[in-house]
Amino acid sequence: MVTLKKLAKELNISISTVSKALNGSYEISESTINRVKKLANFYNYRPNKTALSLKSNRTNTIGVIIPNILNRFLAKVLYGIEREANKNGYDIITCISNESLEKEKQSMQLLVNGSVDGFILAVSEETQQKKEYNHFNDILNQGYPIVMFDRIIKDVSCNKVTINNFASTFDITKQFISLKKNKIAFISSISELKISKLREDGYKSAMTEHKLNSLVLRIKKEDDKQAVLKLFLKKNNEINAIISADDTLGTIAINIALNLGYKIPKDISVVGFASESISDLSVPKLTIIKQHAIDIGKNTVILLINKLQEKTFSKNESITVKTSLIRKGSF
Amino acid sequence: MVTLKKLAKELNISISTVSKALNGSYEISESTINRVKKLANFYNYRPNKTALSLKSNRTNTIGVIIPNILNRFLAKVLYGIEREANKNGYDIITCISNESLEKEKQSMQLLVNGSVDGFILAVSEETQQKKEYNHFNDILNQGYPIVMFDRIIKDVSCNKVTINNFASTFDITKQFISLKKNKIAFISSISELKISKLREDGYKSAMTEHKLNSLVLRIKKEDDKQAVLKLFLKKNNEINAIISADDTLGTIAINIALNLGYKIPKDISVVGFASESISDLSVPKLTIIKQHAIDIGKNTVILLINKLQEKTFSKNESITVKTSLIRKGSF
DNA sequence: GTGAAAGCGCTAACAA
DNA sequence: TTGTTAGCGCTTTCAC
Repeated sequence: MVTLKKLAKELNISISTVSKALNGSYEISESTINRVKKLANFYNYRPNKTALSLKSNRTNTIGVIIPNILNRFLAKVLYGIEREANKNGYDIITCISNESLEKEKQSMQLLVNGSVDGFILAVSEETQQKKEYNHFNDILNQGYPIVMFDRIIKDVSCNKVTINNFASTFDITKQFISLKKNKIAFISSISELKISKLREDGYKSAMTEHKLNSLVLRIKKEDDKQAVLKLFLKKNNEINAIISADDTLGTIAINIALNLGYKIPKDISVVGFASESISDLSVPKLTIIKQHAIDIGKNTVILLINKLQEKTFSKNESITVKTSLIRKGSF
Repeated sequence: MVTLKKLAKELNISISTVSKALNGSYEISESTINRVKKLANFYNYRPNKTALSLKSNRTNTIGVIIPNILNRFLAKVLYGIEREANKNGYDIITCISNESLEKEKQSMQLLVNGSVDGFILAVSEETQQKKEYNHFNDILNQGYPIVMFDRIIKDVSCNKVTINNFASTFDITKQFISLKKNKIAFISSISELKISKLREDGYKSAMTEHKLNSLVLRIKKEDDKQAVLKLFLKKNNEINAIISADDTLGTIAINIALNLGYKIPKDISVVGFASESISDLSVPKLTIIKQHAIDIGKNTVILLINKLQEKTFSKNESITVKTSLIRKGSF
């Protein structure tokens, strides 16, 4: 590794002169600057990040804790985070909590040693269930800012980025109803998550408002989604619309319904919170409630960097990124 | 942030004594060790990572370059990498090249400044196409080890982890043939990648060996996969087996075939290189060629850490992680 | 216009 | 058993 020391020695000048020259200081003569820059270029000199961090007490690195990287939405948010972070000169250290409270805690603790300047995270399922939030507050108290997205915790006071969970299902439900699609089912395989509850509430609210009965199917992780769904559709053969809270059940619902002889979307309309790439996997394609994952990621980074650059910590912001209905073929 | 200095001051002893005490040095008396550890514990002291790195010239951080985080296989490998890295006390800095040579180069250059100890990566599509490998060799020459996985480059001399691309399609093709499924099509939407070529070659080899004609469909990124596939199946209505080189086309093929009135797997058998979670999305479920992504990730980390811990750089290893056929419903 | 020196937080050789 | 000092690579103040 090429260091200032080496350059200084080779040029027979002092380290501080080299440093200043490379930073284009007005103190240094043009000719020296040129000589130094030329040699630095020749050796492909890069200032050592570690030394810079130690000196400046800033790492330009963001810790990102993702519960599950196989979830397309979360993966896409991560992509948005990475892109925006890089654009602003930040690296990201990624940890995958695998929906475990313990791993989430541990990952954060390990990074609170000068590895990162702050955190962006979606809380794990277990954390939400056990309602254990001390580690977040601890870390906030140590002066590390946190931005939560998607799966946020109301009681933790930090910046947050979410989607309009309630409103999006409320709206789509009303839309179905106005089209005389009255027998609407809400299905979810992520019902342990608050976001699923919010989506369910939006749906139920609209149903209640129209004096319609709600029909909710919550599938457990260990269950065979296809089998459960098949039984459900057979038993409730009056259903003419389905809203899926997660990114796979919509597609599965289409395929099971087709298998049972229904026409999609004529007999049953289906919409789901899913990515465009998932919507390709059925015939007809799944109409999706798009969550603008990349935007969400981008916003988390903007909020975090703002916070990092403030002298005095301002009050926390919450951003809501609105979903969009993208019509494909299933509605 | 609590530092040794602060602890030392509070205890009225020297910084080095504190340091030694915390590291349990035999030089320090039991009582001092206890006093120090107690206070450190009280303040939740953590040695500053940056300072350690500067001192030791090791970051305990791995740079990971992933071409596309939305690809489930790659995402799963990343998960495997993260888990194994953490197990060994390493962090990972993740960069997403987005299949771009420029981004790949840039990401690596930015980390070659003492940010990481080495790299794990799958090369981007553009890099493979343009055959520009200088940045890899540059970085290797600077003393940073690299482990490539999945999309490797033969001409770059570093550790590598791949699957048995050729053999896996060769085998499955022969299996089809032995079951009198002779009209086999090979379909791919990733044909710009070498791995797709290898899979295609395995298939073709088996076909040729049995004096059968190959039937290959390469779908471009910009094409509508469903439309192209539909046309293809209509035109080649003798097909009774399909091998998909990527993780979505298998599922789409099942659904298009069903839509055209075929029975799966009776009329047409389908297998694809895909994840278990994708196989759930069709009825019947997709029989997959499983790539053991997590194992692959794990192996890349093991190779890298071994290399990092060697004094003298040994010769490079190549690990092949064999695929498995996981029977679901489509074959 | 250039250089010496201190210091970021830590470890370790050496001194006491 | 404890402390002093140097040094990792860098920036920056202050002196020359």
